[in-house]
Amino acid sequence: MWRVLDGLNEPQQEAVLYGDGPLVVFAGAGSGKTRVITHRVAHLIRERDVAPWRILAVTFTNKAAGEMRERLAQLVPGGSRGLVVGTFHAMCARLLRKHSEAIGIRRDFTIYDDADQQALLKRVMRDLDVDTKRFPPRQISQTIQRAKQEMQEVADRDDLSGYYKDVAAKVADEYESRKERAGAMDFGDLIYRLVLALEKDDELRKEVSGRFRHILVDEFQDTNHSQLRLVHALASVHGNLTVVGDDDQSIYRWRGADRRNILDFRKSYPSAHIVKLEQNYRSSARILRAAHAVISRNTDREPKELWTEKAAGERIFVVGTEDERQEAQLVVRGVEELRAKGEPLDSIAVLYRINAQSRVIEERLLAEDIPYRIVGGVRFYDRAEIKDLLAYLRVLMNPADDVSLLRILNKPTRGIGKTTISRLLDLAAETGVGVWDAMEAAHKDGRFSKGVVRKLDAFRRLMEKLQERATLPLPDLGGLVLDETGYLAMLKAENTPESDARQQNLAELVGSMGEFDARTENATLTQFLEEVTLQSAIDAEDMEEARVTLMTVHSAKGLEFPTVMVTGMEEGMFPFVRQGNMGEDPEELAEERRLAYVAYTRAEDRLILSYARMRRIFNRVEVGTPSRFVLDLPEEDTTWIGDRPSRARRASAAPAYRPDPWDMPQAPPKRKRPPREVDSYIDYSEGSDLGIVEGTRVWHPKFGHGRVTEVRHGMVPPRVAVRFEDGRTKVIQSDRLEPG
DNA sequence: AGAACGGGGCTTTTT
DNA sequence: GCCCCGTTCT
Repeated sequence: MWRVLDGLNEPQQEAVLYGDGPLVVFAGAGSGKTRVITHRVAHLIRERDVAPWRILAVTFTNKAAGEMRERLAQLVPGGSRGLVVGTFHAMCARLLRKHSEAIGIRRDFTIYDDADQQALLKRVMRDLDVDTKRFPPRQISQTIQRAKQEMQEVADRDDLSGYYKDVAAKVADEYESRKERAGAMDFGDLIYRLVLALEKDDELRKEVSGRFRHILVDEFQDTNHSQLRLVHALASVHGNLTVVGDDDQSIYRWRGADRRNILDFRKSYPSAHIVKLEQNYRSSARILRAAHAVISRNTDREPKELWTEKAAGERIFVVGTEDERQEAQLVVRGVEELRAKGEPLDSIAVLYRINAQSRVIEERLLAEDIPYRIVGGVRFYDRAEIKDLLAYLRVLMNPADDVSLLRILNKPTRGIGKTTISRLLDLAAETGVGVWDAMEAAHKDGRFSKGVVRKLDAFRRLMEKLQERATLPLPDLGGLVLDETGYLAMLKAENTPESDARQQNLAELVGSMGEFDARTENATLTQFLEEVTLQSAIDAEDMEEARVTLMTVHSAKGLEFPTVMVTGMEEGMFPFVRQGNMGEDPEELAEERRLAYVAYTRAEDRLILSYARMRRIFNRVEVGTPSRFVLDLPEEDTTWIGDRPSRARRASAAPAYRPDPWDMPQAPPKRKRPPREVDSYIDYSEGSDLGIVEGTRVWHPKFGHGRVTEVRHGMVPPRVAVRFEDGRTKVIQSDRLEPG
């Protein structure tokens, strides 16, 4: 038999060999999903004579796209040239530019990232006199993005209350027209606008869809509605659509991902063939049993169960600790023990639910001098100096880009201060032009003094001068901008360790411009800016030293480690319950469960779970009971270290410890609450009751008097719903309340 | 123009 | 605890 099928199990072969038409592959964790996709592509090219450029493979991240390209290069040496592998966003940007004329947009549009979008939105809201306290820009921004994801107008959303909707729709309209005028697209637009165009224009759809003969989409459970519609449109001519994913690993509902897209694939394509990959090549049998024990308690999932030929392996450890510091200590001790046994540090991952948990662990690792790396955190392209240089370049390419222009107008300072900028914005708003044009119009406007006009002119001349050189090789242009604008001089003058680091970062960016120039034929500034905006982090990982990896469970998706430690396994932490939330939304809980499933299935040989009885987080103390995701584990596969809840308690999953909310130190008048002596108010005895029931009259320092309408014991301190005298009902942690 | 202060908020994160 | 934002102070 031929190499493409070597080492593939039966369902994998089935997925690779399946002929034309729609195909959905449910690929459980560690079941060889990427192998199937790459081998299928290789099969199409080598056995079925499909031209590489007629195949489109879509992923979510650049990293995934890169890996796929790499593995294909091995499978089809030299033969995959022309194959289109890319993220949804990169692919859409390319198509929008290519068909800009037919779609009616400018070809060299700027792409606004979330920060740019937010900046523009805030300005719009200020101009429209919208109170940003009542309508947080973050929320409005989410509303706008969500609408695009659902292929709707904000005004047509029926999940928004009337008044909020009116305001949001008004803001959205103005935001859209300003963005248009600035010649920019936000992330949501890239997909939304292309789908609109493809659905409206039959000609265009046929052309674009006809170009590809086969479409493969990875991580299909993470697609949102607009992406689904895009895929429909792209496959409309031929229907050769392969989607691969795992509904159990869908953990991005909060950003629009819809599991129904994969679960209901057959509703769109009734003839779709289904393949399930259930053999796992990653984890020990015990780990798989643990993962199954957690995920199988979710309803509404595609039935499947991972199995393995591997041995049972080590038991799963569950470690109970006093607090987060002790937890960190035990994590580090575990790392040291494993290291002493000869296990390399890069085989160990420490996972947590939220980033805020990392600090304590880091401190401990630092203290013990154990090398570690943190995945996530500040991204290279999010650094201020990087964004500044990119903003200069964007303005050179597109002076109408107000967001970028305002960013750099007075950086380094050139005497164009707050007053001048706000006058410019006024003038721009009055005359309906962008800031660049307003700078010109300032000549004939009484509000601008001679001196100010001169400064504005100097800036415009500077930019125009640079524009003339915009065809220089990219790295030369980058260096020129840094010199001519005085940006580099500003950093040099600062002469601090931070400014040195910034210069280094800029040098790195200029270096990457050179690298881009070298590997791209006819590299243009537009192309470079697009790549950079659609890319999250620089992948230059220094691998010279083995390190422990720290990251959130979300970041760990797709990765695997011999040893995985998951920290913070407490009710309220994992499953996480937001402040002001009762924590009982079944959809949210189901997603937390999937997240736990993702966490557990990262482990190959060893899974260690830890929880803390109390945890200081967000500067408050939470008292935790072991997470339901720990209590769900099969007894014969787990070893409890330290506190182990009784069988009865585990069965009921009731909170083990309850504080008495009334028995806490009174805040002295006029001063903030003193740091609490936690031990003094927590009642560890099991039977202690809450003393707070439905109907209890309570008092809250901010909201005043009210009456308890609901108590939720799932977590400690319990969440309590209170109806206050002004008629508002709020969900509050009971330890924030006093009797009254 | 830039530091210094105070308030409020706070999951997860890609593109 | 920490970060972001806006405002005020110097």
